[in-house]
Amino acid sequence: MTAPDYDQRIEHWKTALHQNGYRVTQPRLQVIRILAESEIPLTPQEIYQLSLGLDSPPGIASVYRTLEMLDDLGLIQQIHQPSGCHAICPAVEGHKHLLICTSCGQMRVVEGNEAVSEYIRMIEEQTGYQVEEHLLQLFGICQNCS
Amino acid sequence: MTAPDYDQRIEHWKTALHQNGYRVTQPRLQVIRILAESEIPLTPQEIYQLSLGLDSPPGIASVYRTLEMLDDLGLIQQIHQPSGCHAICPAVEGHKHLLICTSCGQMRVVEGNEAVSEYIRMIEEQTGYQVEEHLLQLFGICQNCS
DNA sequence: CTCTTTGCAAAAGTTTTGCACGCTC
DNA sequence: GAGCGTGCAAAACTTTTGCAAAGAG
Repeated sequence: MTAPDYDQRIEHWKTALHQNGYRVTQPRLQVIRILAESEIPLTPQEIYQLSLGLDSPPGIASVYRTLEMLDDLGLIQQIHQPSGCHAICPAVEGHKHLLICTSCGQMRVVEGNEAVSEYIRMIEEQTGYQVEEHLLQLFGICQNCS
Repeated sequence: MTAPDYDQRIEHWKTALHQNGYRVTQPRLQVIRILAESEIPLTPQEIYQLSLGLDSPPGIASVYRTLEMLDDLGLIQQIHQPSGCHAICPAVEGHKHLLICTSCGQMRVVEGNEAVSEYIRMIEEQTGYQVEEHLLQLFGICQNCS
């Protein structure tokens, strides 16, 4: 992802805030920038630590409050690793999945495919469950780390 | 899952403890029983709360220590829900996935299939990542709740 | 100028740790 | 009987909340 992409995402998020009646404030922008530009998922504490390098960093409470707001707006999602979770990254839209390097943490978004959807439909039929959401994350070693 | 299945699982876990040099103690057994017999994923705190109904319940520290041990032995796994996670349930073996009802919490284990494996191999080729683990969990409404 | 949002500090909640005692093997 | 495992209580962390003051629209 290149710099213009980050900027575009940040603009998108600012628009979403406006449209939902939220004010665009300095602390919110700081959290948004950190999240939008990170190549790896971050925990709330990590976001706070990173913000400490900025001029007049947000308080930890504002970090949590901003994350809650972004979550309500569906702009972020939580990453769940087999060991340890609650890291956060920008939401992926549509049928896509996250691929995360267990060595360097770098994430990559990959396309879902019809085979996975087909599988889910089969499970629905077999079990009588009405599947409304699925969580598929892949963990491995990226080319740089192997 | 029927009662004999629970018992079998408990025996299996006790054997695993023995074989790995861990002692089979009352507090450990209490945690193991609660976990093995639960139909829904539980958090450490929920396990502790449930144990309070027993005679001489374990301390909260023993609950955490037991969970850590079971995790090291690969006998449990964590459930990651889109909102809220770190609930715990017995580990599923092989290529299987969890299907969790978002209304009542009941879990069900479903077989993975070749289409999913195929998909993962395709992603490996496309990205150069070496995928070592994948997390696929399905969320929906079970027949009872719909 | 209004009313949302902030920082601070306190509170609530969760998880980890040290240590003397107890229980498993 | 040896030494692992326990409960307890304190400590370390993380997250949430109340409130007066600051700042966005």
